[in-house]
This record gives sequence, C-alpha cells and structure tokens, in this order.
Amino acid sequence: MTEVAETKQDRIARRQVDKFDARRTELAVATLHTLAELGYARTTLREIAQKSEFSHGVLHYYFADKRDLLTEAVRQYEALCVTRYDDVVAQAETAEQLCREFTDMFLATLRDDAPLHRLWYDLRNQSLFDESFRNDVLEIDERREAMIWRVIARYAELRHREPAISRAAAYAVLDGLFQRALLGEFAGAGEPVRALKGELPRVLEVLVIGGPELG
Amino acid sequence: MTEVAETKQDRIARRQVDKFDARRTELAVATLHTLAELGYARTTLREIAQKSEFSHGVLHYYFADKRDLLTEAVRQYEALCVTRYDDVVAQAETAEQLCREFTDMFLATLRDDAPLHRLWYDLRNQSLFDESFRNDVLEIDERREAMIWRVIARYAELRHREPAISRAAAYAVLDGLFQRALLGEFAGAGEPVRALKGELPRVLEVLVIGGPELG
DNA sequence: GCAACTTTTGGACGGTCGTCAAGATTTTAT
DNA sequence: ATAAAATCTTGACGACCGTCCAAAAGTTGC
Repeated sequence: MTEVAETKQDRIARRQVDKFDARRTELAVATLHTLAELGYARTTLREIAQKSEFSHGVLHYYFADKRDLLTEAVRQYEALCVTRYDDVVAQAETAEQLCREFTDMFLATLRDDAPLHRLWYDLRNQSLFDESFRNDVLEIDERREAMIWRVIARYAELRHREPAISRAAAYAVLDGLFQRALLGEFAGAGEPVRALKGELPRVLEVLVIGGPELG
Repeated sequence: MTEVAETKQDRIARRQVDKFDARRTELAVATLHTLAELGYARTTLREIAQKSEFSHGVLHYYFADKRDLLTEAVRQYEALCVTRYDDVVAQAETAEQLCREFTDMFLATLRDDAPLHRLWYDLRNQSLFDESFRNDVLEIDERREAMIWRVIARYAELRHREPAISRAAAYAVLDGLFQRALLGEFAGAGEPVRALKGELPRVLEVLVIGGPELG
C-alpha cells in the first residue's frame, strides 16, 4: 500500500517538476529574446516579463535571482546553436559540396540569426568580466569548437589532407571571420558579407593545403 | 589695436581651451580604466569619478552626458592601441625575425594589456546593439586591420609570396585567434596562450603559403 | 586686492533597477 | 464541492542610476 501511495505521489511530484521545468524553459526563452534584442547591459527583468505573458514578479518564483535566470537563458542558447552544421557534414560526399554547403549555411545563419549571434558574443565577453557565466560560456565555446572541427576534419578527409592548424585555432579563425562579418552586417555594409562568401572557400583550402598530404 | 587685443584674447581663449581639453582627456583616461576593470554594463559615472581625483558632478562640466564621455574614452583607446606592431615591421629584416617578434609582441600585449583588450571587445560588441558607438568602433577596427595588414604584407614580401587571403580576412583571422587566447587567459588556463605561441608561426605561414609565389 | 570668471563640490531630483512579500487567482487531490 | 497547494499579480522597499543645480572654491585680468 505504501508502495502504491509512493508511486502515485512520485507521479504527481514528477508531473509538477515537469511543469515547473517547462515554465522555467519558457521564461528562459523569453529572456533569450530580450537579450538578443537589447544586449546584456540593458536587459531588465521587467523587460523580460513583458516579452513573456507573465508579470515581472513571477520570475522570482521560478528563478532564485537575475543571474540564475540569465544563466538558464545561456543554456537555452546552447541547446539551439551547437549542431548547426552537422547535417551538412553528414550529407556531403565531395569536398566541393561540403565547402559550398558550409559556406551557404554560414552566411544564412549570419543573416537570419544575427541578433542571436550578437547576443552570444556579448555574453562570451561578459564572462571576461563576470566569472559567474564563465563555465557555461566555456562549455558552449567548446561545443562550438567541436562543431567547427567536424566540418574542417571532414573537409580535410575528403581532400585527402590533414588540417594545417589545430582544432582550437581552426575554430578561432572561423569565429573571427564570422564575428567580423556580423559587425559588417549590423553596420549595414553588405560588402563584408559578400566578400566573405567569396573568401570562405579559399580559407577552407588554406586550412588544409598547408597540412601534410595523405596517400 | 583691435588686432592686438584680439590676439591676446585669442591666446587666453586658446589656453583655456587647451586646459579644458587636457582635463577632458584626463577624465576620459580615468573612464577607460574604469571600463577596463568593470566592463561597459557596470561602469557608472560615480565609479569613474572615484578613479579620478574629482567628484562625480564634474563629469557633466566637461562632457554633455555619459555617452559623450564614453565616446571620448573609446577614442583614447584608439590613440593607445593601433600602432603596436609598427616598430616590429619597420625593423624586421627577415621573415623569421618578423614572425618571431610579431608573435612575441602578440603574446606580450595579450598578457600585459588583457583588461584593456577585453574592454575593446566589449565596446565593439556594444556597437552591435547601440549605434551611437558604431562609427568610432568601425574607425578603430579599420585602423587595427591596417595595422595587422602591415605585418602580413611585410611578412609575405620577405618570403617572396603574396598573401593567400584578403586584408579584411587576415585581420579577422588573427583577431579571432587573439580573442580566443584572451578568453583562455581570463579563464586561468595557461594552455591556450602557450598553444598559440606554437601555432602563430604556422598560421602566418599558411596565410602566405596558399598564395601565389613570386619571383 | 578686487571683481569677473572658471572650476569643483556635494546634495537633491526623478526614474529605474532587483528583490520581496502579501494577497488574489488558479489548479489539484480527495 | 471544498480544502489545500501551487501559481501569479501587484505594489512597495531600498539602492543606485544619470542628471542637474546652487553654492563653494579657485583662478585670472586688471
């Protein structure tokens, strides 16, 4: 009897926990949108609540404080953005195809998700001042690095080469190019983005051409 | 007589202007230090004043508002940081020497001026959200790009090659590497910096080896 | 040395922030 | 149907923000 009662209570408890988590996620997503629009410095709890369907007080029902909420929002970002090129890698059968589709995806996300990306760079930079985000940021950065490396490694494989630089450096290089194009995008200059389109294939080539040739 | 009187008045006026400008600069430098320490989001006028020898009220005597002050601080950053490698370029006589000294300088400023650099990236990112900084940021970025290009172009010249990628891309690549190492620096991991030391020469090589060889 | 002007101080203002808690409302278990 | 529990709203709080201003302090021209 006690067993039955316990499992029933467990079910109730689990359902409540699930509902609680679902709302937490919902609010974290609203936070993410607010951050992407306003940036870290100008994001306030009232502004976040206005982007959700609740009042500002509810945020302290689901989150301990602002930092807790923002941290959860960062984790939501991670869930969204660290597997973007996996399909491209999985389906490419030639180096040219991989290069072309990677470039297309690169520029598409630059165009379509620009606010989200500027948020990411904002938060990554915040972690240089505020260490409370740092662990989450480092974890996301590591997953982004892995994502980029899957592209580079596969590209090198298809070209029967080995990459010319390390995994960390390859990520840093492509991230730098991305960030620069993002600045150009927001500055309203279309040129940097178009220039990048022409240049990305060459960068990919350079990243493997400098490496040792394989049989 | 009116002429003499005018020139005297002019001299007085000029002296006052000079003094006014000197104090503006002094306060802008204090602002820069505050920004480097706290980041954009947490920098307040009272905090800035505390870093200077004046009270917070004086800031509105020399600057129209906070934005005006921060903009001036950004310009101070520019005056500091866009000619860092020029000596290295001017004095290098071989590719190996240029590569070595550039790498050393790169890592030295990464270590010594880390707070200033995290500020730069913070402000550049702010310009993605707030367009009032954007023009100054773009101008500084352009000068940084030119600074990096002087290094790359000279290096290619010493190796009798042409760079494999464009000026904009070369800057983006090296800036990405720098930014990544900066994150590693603040995260307390010494490895990324040491890894960069080993990898920078290879990156430089790749940036010219992919390009056409010259007679 | 005095009057006119510049510079600096420090407090007051209206506003917004994160946080909190009391009470209203909704959902749930029985 | 109803009591209990979970969820949400609303308004208040102390703190801190950028800004402004009256008056003190310092400087300059004559």
